Amino acid sequence: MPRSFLVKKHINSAKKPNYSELDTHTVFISPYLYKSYPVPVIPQPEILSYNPITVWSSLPLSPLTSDLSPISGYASSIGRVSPPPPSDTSSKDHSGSESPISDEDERMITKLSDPHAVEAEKFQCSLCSKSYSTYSGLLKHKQLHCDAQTRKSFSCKYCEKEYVSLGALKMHIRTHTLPCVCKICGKAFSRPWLLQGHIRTHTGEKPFSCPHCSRAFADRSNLRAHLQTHSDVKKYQCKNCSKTFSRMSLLHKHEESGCCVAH
DNA sequence: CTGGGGAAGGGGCCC
DNA sequence: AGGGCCCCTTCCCCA
Repeated sequence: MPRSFLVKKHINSAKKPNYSELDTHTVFISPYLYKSYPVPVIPQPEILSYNPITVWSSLPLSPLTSDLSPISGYASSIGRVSPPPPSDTSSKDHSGSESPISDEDERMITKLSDPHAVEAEKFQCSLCSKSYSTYSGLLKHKQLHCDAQTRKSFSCKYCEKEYVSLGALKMHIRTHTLPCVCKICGKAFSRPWLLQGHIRTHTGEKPFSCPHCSRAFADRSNLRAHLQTHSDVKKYQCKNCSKTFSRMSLLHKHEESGCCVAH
C-alpha cells in the first residue's frame, strides 16, 4: 500500500510551522459544547494559490489524447506495470528497444516525420510539442513537468503540495491554519473531530471498549491496534525472516534494526 | 530491544 | 461544497 502521508513529517517538538504567522481564524470548542461548536473558518481565498484555468481545459483534446488521464500512457511503463497489449505486428517496431511501449505510449509519442529533422530529437511530447532524443527523456519530461502541471493545478501557498481539486486543497490548507483550538490547553487542530479526540484526553472519555478485555480507548484506531494484541495471527510479516508483528510500525522498526539490511 | 498504549495527522468516502 | 467519519499511519513514551 502506498504511503498516504505525503506531507513531510516534522522531526521534533518544533515539528510544526509557525502557525501563528499564518492565519488567525480560530474556532474554540468547549468540551461541553461538542454539538454546537461554530464552523471552522476556511482561510481567505487570497491565500489559495491555484490556477483553475489550467485544469484540464488547457488541454485541447485531440482524438489521440482524448483520455483525461494523460499520465496513464506512461504510467504503465513506470509504476503500475500493466502487461503489454497483444502485439499488433502490423506497425510496431521499436528498433530493438526492449522496453514495452503500450498502444497509449505509442499514441503519446509522435515521431517527427520530417526526414530533415534533427536526428537527435525524435520523441515529441504530444502535450507541449517539446522534443527529446530518447524515449526516457520524453518520459522524464512528462512525469516531472508536463503531466504534473496539467494534472495537479491547485497548489498550497504554504508548502509544495498540489491537489487536483480545490476542495482537497482547502482541506489541506487547514493543516496549516489549524482553525480548531482547544479551549482548555490552547492546542490547535486542523479539523473539529481531531479536536474532539484531543478533548477526550482532558475528559478521560474512552468510548471504544475492547470486547476481549476491560480496556477502553479514546480512539478507535488505537482500539484496533490493541485488538491485534489479542490476535494469534500478527498482521505484519517481515519478508526476510518471516517474523510477524502486530503493527506496521513495529515491522518497520524491525527492518530498520538490520534484519533486511543483512540480506 | 521489543511490544504496546496514547495521541495525533491526513487522505478518502459518504451524506 | 463542506462536514463528519473512517481508516491508516506515524511518533513518542513507557514497561
